[in-house]
Amino acid sequence: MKQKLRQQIEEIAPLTDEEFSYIADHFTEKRFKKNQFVVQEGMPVPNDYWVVSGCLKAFVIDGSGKEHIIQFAMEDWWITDYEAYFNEVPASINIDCIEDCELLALTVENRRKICREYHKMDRFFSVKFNYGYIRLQQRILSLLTQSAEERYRNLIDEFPELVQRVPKKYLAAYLGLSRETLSRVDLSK
Amino acid sequence: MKQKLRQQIEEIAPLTDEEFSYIADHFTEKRFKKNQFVVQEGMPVPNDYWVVSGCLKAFVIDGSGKEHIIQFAMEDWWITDYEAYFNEVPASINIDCIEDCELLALTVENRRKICREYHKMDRFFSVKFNYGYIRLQQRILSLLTQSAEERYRNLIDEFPELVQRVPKKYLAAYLGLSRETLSRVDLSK
DNA sequence: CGCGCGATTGAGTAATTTCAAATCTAGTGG
DNA sequence: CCACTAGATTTGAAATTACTCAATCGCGCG
Repeated sequence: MKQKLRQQIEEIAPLTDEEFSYIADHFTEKRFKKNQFVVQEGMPVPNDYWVVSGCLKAFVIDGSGKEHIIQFAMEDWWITDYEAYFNEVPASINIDCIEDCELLALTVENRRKICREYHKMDRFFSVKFNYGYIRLQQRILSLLTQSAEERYRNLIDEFPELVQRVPKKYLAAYLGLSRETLSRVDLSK
Repeated sequence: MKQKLRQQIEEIAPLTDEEFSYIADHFTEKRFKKNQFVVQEGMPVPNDYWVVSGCLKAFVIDGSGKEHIIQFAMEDWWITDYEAYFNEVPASINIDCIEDCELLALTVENRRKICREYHKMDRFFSVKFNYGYIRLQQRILSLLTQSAEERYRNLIDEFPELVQRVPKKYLAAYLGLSRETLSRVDLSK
């Protein structure tokens, strides 16, 4: 179950068997059912999560009760409320499961520990964060420059599997448009 | 001129005089005139820049010639095309000066060097990046959840000084709305 | 003084939302 | 296996929001 994690880490930082097994011991396996909350607004956020299987969404509910999705996560993705996690303050967002999920959880303490002990892991997380940063920037650009329809087509290009797996209403909440508008996008032309 | 940089670093990682002076030697001072390009699409991006004085914007021009602003930077802020900088590929965005600027430039090699030599600096940059990541997420949320008017008010709250200093058309390009719409926001009520 | 850039205003238009109703679908229990 | 239900999606029509285009205004700088 942790084998794929090794694969991901080794794309950035090769590890010996002992190194990996030591590092892997700092993660704990967690299972969540569909619709279960992994992070809840106002609660502490002890872990960052790596998705073994399943699909989740990070979201907030606005004043008028509408859901807005900050991020999805599927196999191989990381997800948590990073602000709450790193600064050890209560969560300001929610994360729940769109499907049953198996996750590998990493506490901040363990993260700091393995980053201290293995500079490689520090680099691994930095590199990941850089990518994440760039993706967020691209999403901002997409929100600034593209129409509803273009954003949707873009998402289909980028994450075809995600579009298959999650209800369209969630895609709408991610793209920043109403489900009705999403529904009216004619993909055939 | 580098004294304020020391101050910023020490908010996260205290340094001895020698440490700071060594680190500071890895930055070079650069001056740019108003309207001058600091980063240009298609060109290499050798540096990350810390703003000593002045004001800049990172932007792209879309297919129909409209400018969209990814980020502003003023005194104490960092700015570059991070994707191009870290991956040493050509820039995909532009950065130019809204005012005359004094910048401290840091090459990737020097950044890696001081991060290797001082774990503190590594931490400093990580922490900064985390903040940056969280700010981007909040901006996405603001684009998803707020109306033009709310986003503008929000910006005024968050960066009153910026709103004073930069032409409103740039604020519009940052907020994702037309200058006319921005102009019609009645702040008095 | 006059130029040029930025900001404002008005009118018409396009995109998207909202609300309501109808339709479709997958999963459940009988 | 079928009927039923809850959730998801689609469709229509009206309302809203923001955009575009064009004209005007205002002001700082040479």
